[in-house]
Amino acid sequence: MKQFYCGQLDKTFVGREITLFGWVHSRRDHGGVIFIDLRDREGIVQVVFQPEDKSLFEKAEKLRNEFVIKVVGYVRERPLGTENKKIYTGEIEVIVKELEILNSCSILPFDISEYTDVSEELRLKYRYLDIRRDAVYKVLKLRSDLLSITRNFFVKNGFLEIETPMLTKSTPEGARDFLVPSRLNKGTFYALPQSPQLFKQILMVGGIDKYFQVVRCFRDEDLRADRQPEFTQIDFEMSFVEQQDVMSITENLLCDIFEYVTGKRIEIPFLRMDYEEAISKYGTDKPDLRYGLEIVNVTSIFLDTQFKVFRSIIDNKGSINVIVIPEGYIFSRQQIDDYISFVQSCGGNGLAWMKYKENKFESNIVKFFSELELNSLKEKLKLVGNEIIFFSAGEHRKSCELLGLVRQRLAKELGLIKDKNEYKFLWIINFPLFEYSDEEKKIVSVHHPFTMPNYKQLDILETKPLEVKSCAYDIVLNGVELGGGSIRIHDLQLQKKIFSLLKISSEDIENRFGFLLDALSFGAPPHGGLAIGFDRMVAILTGNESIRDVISFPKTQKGICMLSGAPSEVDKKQLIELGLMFKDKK
RNA sequence: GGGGUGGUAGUUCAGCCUGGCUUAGAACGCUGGCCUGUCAAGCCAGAGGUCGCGGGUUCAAAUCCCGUCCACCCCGCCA
Repeated sequence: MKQFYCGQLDKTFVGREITLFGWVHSRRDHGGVIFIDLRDREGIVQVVFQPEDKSLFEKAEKLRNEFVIKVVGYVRERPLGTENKKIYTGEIEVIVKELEILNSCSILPFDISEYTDVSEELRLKYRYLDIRRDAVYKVLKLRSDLLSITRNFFVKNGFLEIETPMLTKSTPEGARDFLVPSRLNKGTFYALPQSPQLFKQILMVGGIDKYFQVVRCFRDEDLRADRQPEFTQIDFEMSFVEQQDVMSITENLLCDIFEYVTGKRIEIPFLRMDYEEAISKYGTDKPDLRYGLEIVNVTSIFLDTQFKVFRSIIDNKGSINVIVIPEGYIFSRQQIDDYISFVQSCGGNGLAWMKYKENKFESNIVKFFSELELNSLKEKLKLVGNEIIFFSAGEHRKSCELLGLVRQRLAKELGLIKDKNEYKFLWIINFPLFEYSDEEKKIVSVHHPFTMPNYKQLDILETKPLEVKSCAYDIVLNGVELGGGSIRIHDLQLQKKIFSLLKISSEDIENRFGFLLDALSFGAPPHGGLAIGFDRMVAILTGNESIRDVISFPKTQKGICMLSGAPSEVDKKQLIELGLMFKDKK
């Protein structure tokens, strides 16, 4: 059995005989003396082979990168002047007495040393080699530590960790489900959970009171840097709570987690921002507050404008919004054009723009505006000179969202995020309960249909549903939606009313949510909760752009596991057993 | 479904725009040799390529054009 990690040896071991196991990280064969950097997950230590013992030395000459070896030797201080300050164990070395080669290693498909970047594709195919790299190991270690902190936090606060089913019922509202055919009930399917939403609510009805779970969730949608088909959530739910209580528990949990990583307590409570404000100022419901570049609504300036493009937008009750690139950034015409086509690739019509320089506006559209309009613009935007103004005109939310994307891209390209270790948390609150879906031609839930409407607006639920706010809240960090939750509906009649507003047929309600409605009828307590996207959080904490970097075996953009080759075709026999294929008639 | 970037020794890349100066290079890695204090060891020698795949243009294609596959980023989608 392994006694010590190579990377943990220091001067206190000097003089001791020791047995080490590890991988050959690098070898430096000087002919008369051979140095091996022996590595395990905690680091490297230099082991030395001297020529006196001829058979030992000959064996050592055969060592190559990533051979797995066992060495027995004694620890000594390195001779004066040969210490290596770059590594933790650099003051000592191990003089080897015995060597056992436990396994050899094929020629590596890529260099494991930290000095070269290797394509992600290759790293994932040979993920086990990638995981030997210190940077990858450290992420997995941190992830493990944070899970442990999370569990401690909840247990300490009286929560029970309860597992909910992985084989469960499809709820085709929302994301696409992964389906699993049932062999015992041919023609029927389980769904893998998109979240344990209904089960955790039912646990509340079961009187559990405080539940949490570190849980894998599944969504069959297109992948992104921050989206994998399976991902991990820190999910929790509490009974007899208000929105404030759930937010406070979340803040305390994040405090523990961030203190562990950064050594500093983050400030709580976090900033709260209305959904409407986030959209209007930042063009997104997950604004990054590490930089300014706020969107400004300038519609009022152009109410009487003669510029046809703006005129028709205003007549159609749209709004005109701008984002100002402050002085001090050189911006070519080509760059401006790039932004215009960027907006077009995001589904917009483009951007109007102006340069403000030496008290004058310059651009192809300046001539359409009156002196008054331009002066008001100058005043409203507090222009001092050498700014560039991007205009987006259209339906208010769409126009802001496009500028939101512009804002994000500007921040990246202008390098506005200077401190990598800055964490700007905020809560987004007062989401609308419903929104109108053009695609489905009806109102749909913004959050999910179990979200409690704002108590004060219950009277207009049926008359003006689109004006009703919800008791939902999202936790946002540095432009990333870390998680979200809500107070849930615990009243059967209210839940039924919501379903009917969503135009879900009573048959569908019964089939899909009947068990929840039953539960609500049997003394369901008021309750609410939240779920945190664990992968996203770890990605932020480790400075990674993609959650693939913090998942042990992630999938590619097409949902393929480069290591195992999943998904793959299955035996005909399996399909026949599942009733998905019939035996050939002979 | 749409827009974009990339694909050249084992690896990371250069060459491509402007076709022929190429027998397609470099570095690292690999193999062999030398070397007793290195630590991304050094020195010498060597092996290693269907330029993602398929078609086209051309006297001539890694280089230009079309299609396709894979990876990545973004939009749609993700209650």
